[in-house]
Amino acid sequence: MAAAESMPPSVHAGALSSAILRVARLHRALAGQLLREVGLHPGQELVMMQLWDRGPQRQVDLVRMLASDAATMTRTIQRLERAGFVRRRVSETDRRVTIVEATPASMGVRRQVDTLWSQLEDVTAGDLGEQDRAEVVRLLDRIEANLAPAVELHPAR
Amino acid sequence: MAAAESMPPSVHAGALSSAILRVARLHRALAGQLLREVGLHPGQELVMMQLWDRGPQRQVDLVRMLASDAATMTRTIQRLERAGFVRRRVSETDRRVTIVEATPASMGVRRQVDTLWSQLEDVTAGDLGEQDRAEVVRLLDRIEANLAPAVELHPAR
DNA sequence: CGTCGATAGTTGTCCGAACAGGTATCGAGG
DNA sequence: CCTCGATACCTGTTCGGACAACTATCGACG
Repeated sequence: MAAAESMPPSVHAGALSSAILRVARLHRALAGQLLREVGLHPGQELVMMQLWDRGPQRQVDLVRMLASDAATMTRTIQRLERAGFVRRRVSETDRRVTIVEATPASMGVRRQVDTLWSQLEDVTAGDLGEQDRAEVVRLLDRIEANLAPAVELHPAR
Repeated sequence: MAAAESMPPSVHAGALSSAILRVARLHRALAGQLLREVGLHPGQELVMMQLWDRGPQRQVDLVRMLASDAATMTRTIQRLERAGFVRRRVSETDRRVTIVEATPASMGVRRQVDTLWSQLEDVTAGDLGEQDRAEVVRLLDRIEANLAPAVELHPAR
């Protein structure tokens, strides 16, 4: 490519990386718009889905399941609690651990979140056929596998 | 699939969406680790690369180029200025606009950022061959095209 | 029983991202 | 010239996300 050599390095670098950035931002933006109607913020719905699916759980399990951060989870749970989506209690067998559970009130939005999440999936996939759809997921999984070992894991994450 | 029907809806929903979330987070995390050595935070490097490649620019052009937010850009630029990577001056022909330019000092890290960015790209692509690489980018571009019209654009964005 | 390392959570801080609201400036039309 | 809408930018606030530092508790080991 003769043209590329005359261009500054930054311009043509990272076609894959920048595609990931753009898609991720749009995806999150759309999630945010859909979640807004339910009163949740992007990220919170993942916690709720975990709790709805698997029942009451230790906070640390949520952290591991969502590959999140202990500090982030603390505050996310605090906000969900303030909003009435979640209840917390200290474990009786181990007073270090906090058990988190979805409130009965939260069950009212469960269906909406499921619907919303599948809308998100549909819009994202859009005109992609069955094969392309499976192909992206497959390739993204490989990319995930490439990135995972390269990312330094931090304590309590 | 008989098994899927007995599972709660949330569990198997959004294979594509969750793949995007996971990849995006790992990608950003790795970018953050690499950028740390240079003293930049994820997102800031994009601004710097724009400035390095295209020279001094109006703040609003940076916003459009990076598909960002005016408010976010304001503060990102403020931080880059405090860190000495960037200089700002008011346009003489239009006193509403701020011209942003990379400082000479910032040129010292340009090569590092370019290197770092291509490392990021390499790790992300990992073992993917030429074809797979092109295929992901192609598919991600289509996903971007699917998402873009669905996202409500906000004023000054 | 007492020490000590590991574990679970919390808080402080800083960052990008987004929304709401506000100010200064510009420019076109009356 | 003056008004008025558009434009460019800033500030306040709230999120998720990440790192650092801290507390409380547990449990194994001497």
